[in-house]
Amino acid sequence: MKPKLTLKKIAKELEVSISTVSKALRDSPEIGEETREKIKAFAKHYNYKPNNIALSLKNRKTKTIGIIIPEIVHHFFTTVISGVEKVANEMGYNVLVCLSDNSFDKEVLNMEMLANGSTDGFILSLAKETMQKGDYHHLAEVINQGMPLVLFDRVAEDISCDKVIIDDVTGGKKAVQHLIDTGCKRIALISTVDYVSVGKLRTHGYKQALAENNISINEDLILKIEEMEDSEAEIEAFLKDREVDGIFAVNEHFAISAVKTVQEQGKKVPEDVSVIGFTDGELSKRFIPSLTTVSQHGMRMGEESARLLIEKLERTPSEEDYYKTIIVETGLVLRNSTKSKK
Amino acid sequence: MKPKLTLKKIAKELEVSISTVSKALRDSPEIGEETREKIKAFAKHYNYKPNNIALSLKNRKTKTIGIIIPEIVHHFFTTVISGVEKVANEMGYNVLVCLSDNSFDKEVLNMEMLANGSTDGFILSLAKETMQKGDYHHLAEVINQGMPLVLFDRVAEDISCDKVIIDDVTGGKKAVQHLIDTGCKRIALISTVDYVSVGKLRTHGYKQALAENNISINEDLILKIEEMEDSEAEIEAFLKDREVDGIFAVNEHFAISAVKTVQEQGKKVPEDVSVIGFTDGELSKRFIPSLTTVSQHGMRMGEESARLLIEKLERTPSEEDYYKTIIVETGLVLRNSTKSKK
DNA sequence: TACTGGCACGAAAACGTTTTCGTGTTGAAA
DNA sequence: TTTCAACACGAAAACGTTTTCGTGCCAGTA
Repeated sequence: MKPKLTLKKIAKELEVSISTVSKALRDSPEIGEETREKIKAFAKHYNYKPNNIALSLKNRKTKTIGIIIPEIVHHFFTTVISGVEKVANEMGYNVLVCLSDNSFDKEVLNMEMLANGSTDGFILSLAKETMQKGDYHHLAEVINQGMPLVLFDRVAEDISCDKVIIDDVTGGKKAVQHLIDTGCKRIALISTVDYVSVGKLRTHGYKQALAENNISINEDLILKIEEMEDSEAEIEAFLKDREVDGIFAVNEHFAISAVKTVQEQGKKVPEDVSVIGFTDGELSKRFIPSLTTVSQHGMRMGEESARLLIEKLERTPSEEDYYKTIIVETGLVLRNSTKSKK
Repeated sequence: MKPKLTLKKIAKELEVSISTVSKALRDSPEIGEETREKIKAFAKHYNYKPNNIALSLKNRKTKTIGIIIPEIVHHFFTTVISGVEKVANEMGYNVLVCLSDNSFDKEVLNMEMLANGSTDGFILSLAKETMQKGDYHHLAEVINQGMPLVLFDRVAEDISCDKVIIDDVTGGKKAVQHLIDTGCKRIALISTVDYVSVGKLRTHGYKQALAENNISINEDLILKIEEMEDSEAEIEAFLKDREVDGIFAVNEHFAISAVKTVQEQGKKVPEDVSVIGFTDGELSKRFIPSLTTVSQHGMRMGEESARLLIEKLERTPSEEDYYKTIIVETGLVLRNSTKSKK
């Protein structure tokens, strides 16, 4: 086992100064050709690689970006990570992933850990608990310290920073419009509680679509689910005593549960009841029937977030900063849980 | 925007030396009570947090562990990450996630990036391409540099380091045995090409189970798939002209494709054909029919890997090191794609 | 008074870089 | 022969810590 090679060791070995070694390796014209070549050859031969930590300390930048997500066992978030990773790597950055587990405390803790030099900036999607509390002091703090922050998907309105979101309202509207276009009359909505912004917005979209088509909004056809765990049972109970011919669910799981329930009631999807979900995951794609969904393009959201962040990181501080909000368009992926337009 | 507080600034502000501040904050008895309290109060008030990078440089350890996985959009790997994250956080470590995209070059690149001080050790599952090449020089190198390495799931036999694997042979055997126990006679295997170790091992298990039950092995009932992309078509073609009543697939996707194909042929699962998959993912759980699978316990693998790595990291170098291989037991999760034992 | 010891604190090195600023040597021009 | 660039290199500071080793001062003792 050989410990890592450092400039100092090379210097001693070759009987030159540390500065000379450093300059030679960076091809400084200050160093004579002969010495330069000798040093470079030596370094190459023994596979010298500069120590990142030392560089970070010196340059006051780590070339790593931190991403904090509520949970990783969730297809949407993994596609986002994937996108972030991709452009980060292209630009020479590493990615530190932290999980907040949807807990406010863990989110704060994670940010504090990473803010102490581990990371140049943040990409974050808020924990459910954080949104519920509405306490964003930790975000304000890192921004105040001059660390760029990009929020994606679950964002906080009142924090000014770059954001990458989808147009949830339009997404929801598209879905419901499609249900209407394919002949649905009584359309149910299965959503989350309102403090989860996406739930609220998609609900708006739902209502807008109905309104635009002169369908009255029936609050009794709207289900708001708090706990993921109980969702299946809740959906079952909800659908049991309601007569519907279309269902718009704000995520994949709710959609699947809805399909199951409908089928168990002896009805057919999509003939008797059409179902549209949100988030384009494996499940929707491979389920039978495969599910028509509003696709969120997680990969692109990740890419855009990373690009936004890195742009901020590499801008000279003199340039005045302003904040962008990128809206990634949603798409409607037509599959077999809805009827085709006639 | 206020730049980060440092020891130096505190020292200047309070007109003491840097060392005094450092010691006071670490509760050294060397510092007089009065000064100590004053400094601590000041630090607390202005929310001083030591700079991680400086600490890393000084201590020659970063308190972060790097995990490199072939792809993140894969439920198994995300559960592993989840497990790693969990114990890492408990032990005060951060997690740097890198994706190899199943590419040898990216794997090497990632390791080189992280090995230059960014990380204290590695948790790695080999890229498919790496296994195919059988080139593990990059692993040998980091080990040689004294960085602990834990391989999980897709491991290299001839690298000596800690490993966390499942007993793929036994897992495969269990699955096939269950098929046999529930009355299947002609059991097909849908596997990957042999250089993916898990494919090979599960194939062994398949053969062992057959042998132990005195069923002759029919190579014509074994399909080896190279490219994920074409898998669905290949499976369809394979099953078209083969009469089987049981299928063991080495992963979730193959299993799902198999079920679809079988159903399209007008047969019923599990009445006519039973199917068992591998990897306990969302898909298997929520598919209709839900799939009986051999569960891999990704979360536990992640936890064990992290524990193993951190143990090595925190051991004093004097203690002699030896390498462990932890075998995480597989479980058979009975669902609706297989018949029940009579 | 002269020592000794303990207390409270500071100076400096170290981790591995980069970079600014010297400085000694050389060659050529005056 | 002197002078001055140009050249090739080294010393040292800096990034933010921790830690070892002083060191000045004061009280207590002989």
